[in-house]
This record gives sequence, structure tokens and C-alpha cells, in this order.
Amino acid sequence: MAKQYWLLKSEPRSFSFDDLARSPKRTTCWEGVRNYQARNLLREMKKGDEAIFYHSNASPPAAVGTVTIVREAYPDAYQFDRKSRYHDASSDPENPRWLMVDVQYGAPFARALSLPELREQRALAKMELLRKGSRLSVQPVTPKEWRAVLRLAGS
DNA sequence: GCCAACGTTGGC
DNA sequence: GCCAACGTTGGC
Repeated sequence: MAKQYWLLKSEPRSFSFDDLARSPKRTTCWEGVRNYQARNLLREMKKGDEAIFYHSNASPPAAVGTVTIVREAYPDAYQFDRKSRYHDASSDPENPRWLMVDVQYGAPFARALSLPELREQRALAKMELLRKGSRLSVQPVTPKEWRAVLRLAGS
């Protein structure tokens, strides 16, 4: 099975790429995905896959580095935590609705790639991130797009 | 803060 | 099954 590539969005005010660098083992669980399409993509992730770490709701919004999937999808415990903003009262513990993966810090880009700059790239014309109205927080990235992004980042 | 795009909910 | 109302995401 060939390595797959992904893009993960995070609001830096909640959890930034630097926060991941400072996390124990430079690893975190990717909790809080509450969208079925995004969840289905989490389920397809394989250990060793890589993802672009993207800062949404930032100024400017930007791709800032890479992470590696180090644990494949497992139930997101926060869905059963009444105090969590990710609590989902209608999820059945016998058949958990929401999943998460673990990701590990990979490499920072030599420079952040802002959303406007990404939009200028012809090689990225069809990238999900750049589609009008795209809101998915977990997105597939083609190998071609992956290479184009890393080349642009000078990585 | 505004608002477009999208997903979900729930009445019918 | 339709669709209006509502909530969320996220760029600007």
C-alpha cells in the first residue's frame, strides 16, 4: 500500500504546530473531528502516512509543516465526556461514532505557505483546501500536490 | 464583525 | 423526502 497524504487543519489559537512540537513525544491525539466526511477520511489513514499541518483562522492562514500518522483510527474518548465541548450524547459507547488518530511532529516548512500563495500555484489548482467553500478539517492530498507543496516550502 | 458555504435538525 | 431554520467554519 502506497503512502497516502493528507491535510489537517488546526486553529493555532487552540493548538498550533509549535504546540505539537512541545507536546510529549511530539505527539498528540487528533480529537474533536465531528463531521462524517472528515471522520471517514480519518478511518482511511494508515500508520506512516503524512499530512500537511494547516493553520486555519490565522492571519494569514497558512500551511506550516508536516506531521506523520503514528496511530490509526480509534474511538475519540471526548465524545463520551460530558464536560467536553466535543461531547456527543447520542453516540453509543458500544459503537462509537467519532474517531481520532495520533499524529507526530514531522518537519516545519522553511517558510510558512500562506493561503494566497498556495492559490497562485497552478499545480495546486484542484487542491481541496483551495476549493471555494471548502471547510473539511481533514482532507486528502494527492502525491503530486504533496510534492508541489514541499517544493514550494523549500523542504 | 460580516457573511458565504455548508452540514444538521426537525416539522410536516 | 422536502426544506426552512439554525449552527458552524473560516476567509476576509
